[in-house]
Amino acid sequence: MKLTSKGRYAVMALVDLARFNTINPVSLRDISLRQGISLDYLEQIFSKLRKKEIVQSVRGTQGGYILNKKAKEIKLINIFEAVDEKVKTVKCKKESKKGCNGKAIKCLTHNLWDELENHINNFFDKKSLDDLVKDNSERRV
Amino acid sequence: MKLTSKGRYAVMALVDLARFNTINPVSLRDISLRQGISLDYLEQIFSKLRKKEIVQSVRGTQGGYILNKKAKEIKLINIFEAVDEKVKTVKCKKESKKGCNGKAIKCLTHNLWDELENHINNFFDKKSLDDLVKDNSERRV
DNA sequence: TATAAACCCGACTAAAATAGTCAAGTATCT
DNA sequence: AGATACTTGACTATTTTAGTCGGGTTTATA
Ligand code: FES
Ligand code: FES
Repeated sequence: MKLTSKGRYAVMALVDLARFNTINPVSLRDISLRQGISLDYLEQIFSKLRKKEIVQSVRGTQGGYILNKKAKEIKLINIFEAVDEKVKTVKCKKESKKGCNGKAIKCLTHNLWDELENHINNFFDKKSLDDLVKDNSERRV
Repeated sequence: MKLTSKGRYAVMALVDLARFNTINPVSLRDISLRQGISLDYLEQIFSKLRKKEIVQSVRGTQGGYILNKKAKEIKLINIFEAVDEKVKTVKCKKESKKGCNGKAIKCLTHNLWDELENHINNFFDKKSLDDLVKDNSERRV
C-alpha cells in the first residue's frame, strides 16, 4: 500500500502554491524549482486540478496558477479525487452483489477492506490545505 | 493508493484457515479452491507466513498449515509485515534528516504523510484474525 | 515399499501501473 | 516581436505486481 508520486506531488505543489499565492499567480516553473518536481509532470497534474476547479490559471507572462477556493475549503480528499489518486482497497466492484472471485457472495474480507477505505478517507476528509500551510508556517525553505 | 493482491490474499487465506483449522491442518489446495487464489501464489505467501511464525506447516499427505498462535493474537499488522505489504507514504528515508528531494530539510508534506502512515497502521494494529472470523461466523461459503 | 498428497524453493515472465518525457501548440505581457 | 507561461496529447522507460514453472523433499497410507 503506497502513496504514488502523483498524489504526493499534487499536495506538495498546492501547499507551495497556497503559501506563495498572496497577491500574484505562482508559475509552475517556480514550484518545480522549489519542490524539485518535473515541470512537465506538474503540468499534467495542474491540468487536472484546473478541470476540477481546485485552481485557476492565468495565461501569459507573469501568469501561473491561483487557488480557486479558500485554502480552508480545499480538503485533501478533493485534491486526491481531482488527480485520480483514489484509495482502492476492495477488489470487487462495490455496486455489484458479486464477490471479487466472481462468486455470488462477497468474500470473507470484503467488509474489512471497505472499513479500511473509510478509515483512510476520513483522514483525507478532515485535512484541509489550510491545516498544512499552518503546520509549515514557522518553517522556511 | 491501493491494496495489493498479495496482502489481500494473505488475509483472505488466513481467515479461511482460521475457520477450518479446528482439528486438522488445512491444505493450500483447499484454500486455493475455496478462495479462488492460485495455488502457486499461495505457496509463496505461506512460505513467508511460516518464516514469520504466523503459521506452522505439516508436511506429507494430509498435511497443510495450522495457525501458530491464537487467532486473537494475530493482528493484521503482523500479517502484512510478514508478507512485506508495508504501508509506505513518505518518499524519503525516515531515519535520514534529509528530505525526499535531497534537500537538507524535510519537505512540506512529510509530517502529513507520516501522520497518514500512523493512521493506517493503527487500523491494522487493532484488527485481529479473530475479529474477522467472528464477522463471518454467520456466513457460509 | 510404492504412490500420491502436500509442502518447499528459486528462477523466470507477462502484464499493468507509474513516472515521467517530448513535441507542438496558444495566450498574454512588455 | 519576443519571452513567459499555460495547454494538450502522445509517447516511453522503469518499476512493480501477480503470477507461472520446474524442480525438489517429506510423510501417510494402501
Ligand atoms: S473484495 Fe469485495 S468481494 Fe472480495
Ligand atoms: S516525504 Fe519525507 S521529506 Fe518529503
